[in-house]
Amino acid sequence: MTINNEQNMEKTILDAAEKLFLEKGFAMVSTTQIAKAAGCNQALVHYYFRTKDRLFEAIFAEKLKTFFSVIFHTHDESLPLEEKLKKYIGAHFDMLMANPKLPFLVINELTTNPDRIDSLKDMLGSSISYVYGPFQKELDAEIDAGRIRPTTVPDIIYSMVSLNVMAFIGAPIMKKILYLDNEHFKAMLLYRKEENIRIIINSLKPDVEIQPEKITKKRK
Amino acid sequence: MTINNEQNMEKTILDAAEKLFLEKGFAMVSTTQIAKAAGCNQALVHYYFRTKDRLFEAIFAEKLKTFFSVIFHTHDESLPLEEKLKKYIGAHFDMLMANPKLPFLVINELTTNPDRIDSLKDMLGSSISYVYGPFQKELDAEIDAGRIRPTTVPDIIYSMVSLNVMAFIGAPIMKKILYLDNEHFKAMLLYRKEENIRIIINSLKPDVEIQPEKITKKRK
DNA sequence: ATTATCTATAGATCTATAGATAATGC
DNA sequence: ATTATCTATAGATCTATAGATAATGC
Repeated sequence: MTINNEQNMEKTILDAAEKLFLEKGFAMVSTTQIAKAAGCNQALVHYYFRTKDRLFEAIFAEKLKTFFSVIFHTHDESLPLEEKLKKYIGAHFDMLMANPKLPFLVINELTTNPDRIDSLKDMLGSSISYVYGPFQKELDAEIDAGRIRPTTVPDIIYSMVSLNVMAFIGAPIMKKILYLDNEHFKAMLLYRKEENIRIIINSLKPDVEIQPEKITKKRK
Repeated sequence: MTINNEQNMEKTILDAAEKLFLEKGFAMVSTTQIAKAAGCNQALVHYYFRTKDRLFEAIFAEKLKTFFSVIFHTHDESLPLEEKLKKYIGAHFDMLMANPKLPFLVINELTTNPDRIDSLKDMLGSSISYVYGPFQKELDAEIDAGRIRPTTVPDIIYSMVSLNVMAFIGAPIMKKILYLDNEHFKAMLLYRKEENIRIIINSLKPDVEIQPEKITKKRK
């Protein structure tokens, strides 16, 4: 009778909901559709999760956790800066490859329902400063030595997230415009990963044109 | 009797719908809400636009047109490459500043309804090659002269769109996490604009470390 | 006469809950 | 007895349309 042997219905519903929410966003999915995808009736969805909103929150929180945990797991290396950056950016990209629809969901929900940002903030809160401090110090040392141009951790995160996330957000557009099948798309992703790493590392090089005297405060 | 003097109801509805769609996306807005925002009854929305979908399409197409026209208007300069890039990237950023919610709408709709990509493709089709060819030639010349590393127009567009768009997509998150009021957020945007230009220009510099013999095919 | 606007409503959802029945754990 | 699952339905939307009335252009 059970469609998924060896898996209880609660989990089946959760998985079905996750898939649908990731594809279409909160508003475009009904509990009826979720039930159908899970192979049960619609009332059961509410039996386990009470409301559609709670069901969504359960998935969203869990997804965000995977999202960030990857970044922190990669931490704490004694590699030289350039290698460290390669590793971070690559790990971030790999995580997105494993969850290609996550960026869309996050953007969609945090934009239409900014209150959810609070729970995200709580989740980050402590753990972020754990990485931030040491890494900024390392950057500062490199800056003082004149090996990279002045920059900050948030600046680098911004570049990393922008360049990496766009590969997945823009996927439907790129596929259609460039006529990529899944094979070619995947090849493009691998190219993108290396390219993004390179762009960020290159962008940190000191401005060579005016090289000598003043390194700091070139332009306000 | 009319709420907006000097403006007909059709336009009022269009404006109200635009505002709401930009804020919440297609699925989260009802024609009832649009009517209310426009100050008329719900039937009138359908009188002018027949279906909610057509209303949306009208707005979406028009928005996309502004979006792309800016890029093409900036074209056809005889500036040196670096100045040209500054101008393009800056113009793209400025356009986003004037339409800060557009990226969200575009991403949202093209992801949940990939069929709309076709109309986008038609719109671009001819005009894109008009810019592409000459610009790639210019890049190739610089590459051959060893002044920039090998790259392509799509690569640069990718960087530009990623870095610029993220400032607006990520706005709600950055505002909340960094506790920015509108004043500080705007300051951050201006910083971002310059920073994005700089990142892209810097990222084009030839790889200096291994400088001499082989320029091409450093890493596969 | 034609066009713009309104009221009213059909028909299709959709969420959430109540209450019945089947399955499971002692 | 408790927990999981089902059927049925209330109540709230929401889109789209029909048909009435008001405004406008000759």
